[in-house]
Amino acid sequence: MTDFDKASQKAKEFRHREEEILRCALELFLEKSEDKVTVEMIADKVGIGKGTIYKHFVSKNEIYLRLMIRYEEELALLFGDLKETDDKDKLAREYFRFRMEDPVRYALFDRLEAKCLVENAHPELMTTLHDIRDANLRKLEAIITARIDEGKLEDVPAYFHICSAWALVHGAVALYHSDFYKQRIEDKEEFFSFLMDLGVRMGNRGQVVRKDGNSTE
Amino acid sequence: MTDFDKASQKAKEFRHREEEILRCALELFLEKSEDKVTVEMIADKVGIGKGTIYKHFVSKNEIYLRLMIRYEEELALLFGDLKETDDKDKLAREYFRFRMEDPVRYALFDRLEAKCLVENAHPELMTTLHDIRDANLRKLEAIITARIDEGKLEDVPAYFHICSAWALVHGAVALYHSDFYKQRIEDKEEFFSFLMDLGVRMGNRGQVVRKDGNSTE
Amino acid sequence: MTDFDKASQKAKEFRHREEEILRCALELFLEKSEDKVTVEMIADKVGIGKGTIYKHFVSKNEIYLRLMIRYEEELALLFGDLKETDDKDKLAREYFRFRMEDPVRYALFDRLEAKCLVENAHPELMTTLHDIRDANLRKLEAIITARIDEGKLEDVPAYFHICSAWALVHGAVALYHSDFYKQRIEDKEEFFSFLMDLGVRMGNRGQVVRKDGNSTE
Amino acid sequence: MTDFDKASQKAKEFRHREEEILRCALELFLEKSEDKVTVEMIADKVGIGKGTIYKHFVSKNEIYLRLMIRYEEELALLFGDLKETDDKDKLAREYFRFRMEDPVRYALFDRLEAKCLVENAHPELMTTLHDIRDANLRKLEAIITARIDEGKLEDVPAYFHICSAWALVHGAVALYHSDFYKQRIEDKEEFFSFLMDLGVRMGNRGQVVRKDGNSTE
DNA sequence: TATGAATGAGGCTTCATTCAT
DNA sequence: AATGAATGAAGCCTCATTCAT
Repeated sequence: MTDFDKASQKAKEFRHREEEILRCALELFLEKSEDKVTVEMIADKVGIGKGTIYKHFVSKNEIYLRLMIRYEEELALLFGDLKETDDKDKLAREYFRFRMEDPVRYALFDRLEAKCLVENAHPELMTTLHDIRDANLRKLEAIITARIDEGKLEDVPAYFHICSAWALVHGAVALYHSDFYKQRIEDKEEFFSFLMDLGVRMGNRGQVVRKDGNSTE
Repeated sequence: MTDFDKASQKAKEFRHREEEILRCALELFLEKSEDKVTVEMIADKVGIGKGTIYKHFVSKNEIYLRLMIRYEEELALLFGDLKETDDKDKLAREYFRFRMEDPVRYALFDRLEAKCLVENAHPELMTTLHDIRDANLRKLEAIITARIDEGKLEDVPAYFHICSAWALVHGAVALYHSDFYKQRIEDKEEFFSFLMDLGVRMGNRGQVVRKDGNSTE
Repeated sequence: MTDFDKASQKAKEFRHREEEILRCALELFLEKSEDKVTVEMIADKVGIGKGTIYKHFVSKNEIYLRLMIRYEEELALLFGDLKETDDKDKLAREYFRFRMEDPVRYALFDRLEAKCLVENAHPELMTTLHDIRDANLRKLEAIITARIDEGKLEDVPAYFHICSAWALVHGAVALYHSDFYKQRIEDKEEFFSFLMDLGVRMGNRGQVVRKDGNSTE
Repeated sequence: MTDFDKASQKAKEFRHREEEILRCALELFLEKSEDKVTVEMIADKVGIGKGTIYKHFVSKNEIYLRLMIRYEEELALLFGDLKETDDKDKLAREYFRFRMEDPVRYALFDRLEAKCLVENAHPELMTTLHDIRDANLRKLEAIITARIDEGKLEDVPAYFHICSAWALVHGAVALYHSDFYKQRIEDKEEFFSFLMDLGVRMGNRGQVVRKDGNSTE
């Protein structure tokens, strides 16, 4: 094995350990809420020393942000597969599915982002995160705008549709967690399917009885 | 003044102090996020000693819970004014308005509840909180069920409607806070009005073009 | 005992504890060099909890600064007793004595000041420290200027004299610590008396053979 | 190229790397105060791995000591050029100049020496350092003693003169750094020249008005 | 020999809660 | 009842040094 190979082998291992840290950290955060997870616990779970974590991340906050960025990148992958000709409904469905796939994780990231914002931690990484979102958003806007032009969606700014969908999904996630409502939703599957339908149709043109009392379609 | 009067005077003062503590605590929490607010800061703001706070509340968590309970009670007042004959749309509108009136507060309570749940703090108070919600919910359910029976709402379990509305409002609040989307919503007023409309119409019967392409009304 | 008395009693005890902390901290710093003294060690020595220290001082650096300020205030007391008519020689002697009285302490403070400057710790306190020095300095300048006007001292800016004296004393203190020279100064008493004489005469007018070869007196 | 040549080539490179480490370390220490300079920063600046530093020096403290020794050796070079017949004034002047040439460095070494002493780090190297100083000192003593014998200097032990000069220079260096006094010395050039004069004349015989009021020369 | 990832002891600081007065 | 000084567990982070490759 050449020196170069050895070096790249090492680099790979290093990166792999980083993965491990993130994976274990996420697992712990999901189990116990981030405040109750100490850096030492993460290190123990990975099976490394506390200091090693700091070779990979400058702070616990960076771990938070890296996890968030990954999540957003996964979302970017999802959007990456979409074509501009795709149906908005399909898009909404996919988005809803992605977010609801692991609502605990979603809620975690939501909390983490709020925390990082308050502490203004690692603004560069925050920017990175937002840049990815920006890209995702632009992609969405293109699709939405196309659908509006086709008359399939209500003619309001594209972000009206996007933000509405975001809000509903976000709320759905929160609902999923809410101990209170959770107990009352007997048929979860059915309910979330109902909710997804609402989301998918939301803002579709002609769905609405206009003030004159006529359906517009 | 009799001893009794004096005693009741004292009791009143005591209760008033409790109000003050809650008021100041809330104010601080809204300003700075609860982790950054120490018990000492609250005491200072009220103008009392730190120990006094612990005469009124056994822990910081109790303060959290008391605030949440109050909020839920305010909501109960709102619902208390409703009559069973009231329009679901009006109800939805009122609910939306109430929640969005002070989204920072709503988001705070949401966070606090999650925290208390994780720590399983003061389960009795948690129960109290949930009891109030239960009552509110039952009231809502009665109204919703009546509307379903009238054929004005889709015939799904009443809590489907309630939870959907809850989710949308919750999402709207989160959106309101999201730094990212916040920057993109240029016309906030207009947008939230759009969103409220969505919420109000959501689940209304006949609003939806069924798969056969006909409006069902 | 009235409430007021009780309160003032408490306040006194509180202040006394502060004294204790400073005294113990200083003692430890002199023994072992500040880096090797942890906040916990100080607390242990005082016989209190670690957290208590932070009721009195916001940081370890504040302890440093408080000690320095006290030292400077002691010096102010020394200067406070001086009259403008006092001999510069007497002044120099007193100053020399004060500084050399506890050279370890002097050296410690010198180090601490450097450290605080580098970290820009508690600039307000640093300012306080410097203000006291300023006052001391102005007092000195008045005396020195008076002596210059009488023709007793070389006619250079007053601070030339002051700084020279400062430098010599500072050097003397360092010398006192220098392991190397310390071993070689057999008769310390005699030497430092020699050095003090040098310092006292330094800058006195007419002490010097001018270039024309004549004593100027 | 023979094996021998190759080996010696390697040895040369090795030694050269050592130089580099010391040079870079010094540069960083002068910039930022030694505590803020990590071994890693030194390695980065040299462009080598952190571990490599430990092939050359057993500890960070050894780097400190090696730097101090080099400084003392430079001083030895300075004194090496002196002849026994040289004027004490010239000597003093040279010494003063050498020390004041780079007061930041001087102050650094002063601090480092104190630190190493406290930790009793590498006593052998400490001894080496002191041996060089010893040699320097003996050289000085010879000159000073010769001047005393000629009656040009006050008849006190030679080390009185040496130590006084050392003290003044040391103080001058400290003064140079003192933020406080630094602000007050308006004409630095002039002041340090004044101070050097004081140092040069210090202890010269006949410079002093004896108590009978007569210059003794 | 050169490397740099890994280590882990140890430092500083925070703050909810207790308790003697 | 009111106080606020005292507490100490617990968290985050640093960095000189080691060691396997």
